[in-house]
Amino acid sequence: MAEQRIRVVLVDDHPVVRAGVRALVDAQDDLDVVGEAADSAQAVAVVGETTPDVVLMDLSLGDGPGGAETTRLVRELPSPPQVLVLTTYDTEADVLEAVDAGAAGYLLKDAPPDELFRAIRGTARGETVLAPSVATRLLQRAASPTPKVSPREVEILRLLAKGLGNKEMARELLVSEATVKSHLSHIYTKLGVDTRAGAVATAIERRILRP
Amino acid sequence: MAEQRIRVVLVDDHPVVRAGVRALVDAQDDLDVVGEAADSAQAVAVVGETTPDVVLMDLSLGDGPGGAETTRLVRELPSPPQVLVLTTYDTEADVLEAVDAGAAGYLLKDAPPDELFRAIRGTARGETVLAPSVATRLLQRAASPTPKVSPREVEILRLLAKGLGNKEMARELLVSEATVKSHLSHIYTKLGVDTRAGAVATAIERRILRP
DNA sequence: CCAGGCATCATCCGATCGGCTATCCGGAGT
DNA sequence: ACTCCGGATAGCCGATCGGATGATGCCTGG
Repeated sequence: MAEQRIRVVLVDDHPVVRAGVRALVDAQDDLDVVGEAADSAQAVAVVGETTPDVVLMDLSLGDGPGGAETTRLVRELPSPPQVLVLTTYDTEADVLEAVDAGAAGYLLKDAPPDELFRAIRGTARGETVLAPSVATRLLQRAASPTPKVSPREVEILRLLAKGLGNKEMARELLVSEATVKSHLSHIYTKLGVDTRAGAVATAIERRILRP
Repeated sequence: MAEQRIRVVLVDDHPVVRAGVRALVDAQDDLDVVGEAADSAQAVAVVGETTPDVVLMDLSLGDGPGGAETTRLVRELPSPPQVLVLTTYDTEADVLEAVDAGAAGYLLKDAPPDELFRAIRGTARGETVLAPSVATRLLQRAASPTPKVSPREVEILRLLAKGLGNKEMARELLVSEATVKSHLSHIYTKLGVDTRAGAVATAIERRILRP
């Protein structure tokens, strides 16, 4: 049958991973790897030239714009491809950011090849494909919405990570110590922790703070 | 020429990565992938059967024993292979642990294929091969008086990041609270901080802890 | 053989933290 | 108009932390 082959572009900064996905995907009759990119700029260029059906997108692209931002960029091109995120992590922030950026699917790199193929085909058909672990996580979050941390609270977290005490933060932010304590309490509640150390760790994990 | 081909076994829990490395390595005249393993047990079995020259070892193998422990195991086999660690991270603790376990080299997965091939050949010849970034990091540590954090102290840091109190850590680690405090004091000194929050932030920044 | 790092434990004490309860103000949304 | 929320402030109190000091046993490397 003269079915149209599904045209795929790979975006990943790891040559090894690109080679792996290419080897696996190209071995499928109905799938074609028509381009590769190692960073955001290359990705936009290659997608623009090849107008693929599906882009396999890694989220961590080394320096420069990450996979989420790149997803946004390629989705803004004329006749945009579906984007299937294929990455190592399933940090909630990552997933949400990617989906928000217009990703149609989210797979983890430890997925068996079969699952990858099915995901590509599904994504090409416009379906939304989520890895089981990711789906589970998302449902959890949907049930209990992640409270957003206010700008002021982020300030506090920054100083917290520098190891400042309440008194010092108060001086730094030109407010009273009571205010700092108040903010901290709110932070604890929002992040689901009850110590400064836990808050810092969670904030970094949630990408509220940059390591 | 009838040079002996270098026989390679891959150990990685990601099918995609195995496929990638296999595709790249098998395309080289002098390199042969003679086996793959997805976890520690498989690795030991496959290495025992195939007696390869070089094992490419991922450090994170999902559940069960990690790459470092697995390295130790395969190095204890009769006529042990050289082990070349090929992983995503370059946490100092990981590097040291792997080297201590008998690894002959340490490469990052974002290395270009050429570098990978050179590393495999070098390792097979018994050379020690370190990725530039890893080598740099090691030298930095060697030059600057970065006190190394002991394994036990890393344990403490891990629990610290989870927001545990001294009492809870003590219970968790089956030691007295006094011991925990002692470790903490040492950690503070080594990391140049004086609070738990600062310790966590610095530990993550220094890649002693993974976010 | 001995220094030195690691891991363990103990006490003391002042400083700090975290929870609780309340109040006040101003802007955004209903 | 009224409510909700972020931000700021206050006081109280018990629990915890961090620093200082000192000691023991083990192992490793010079």
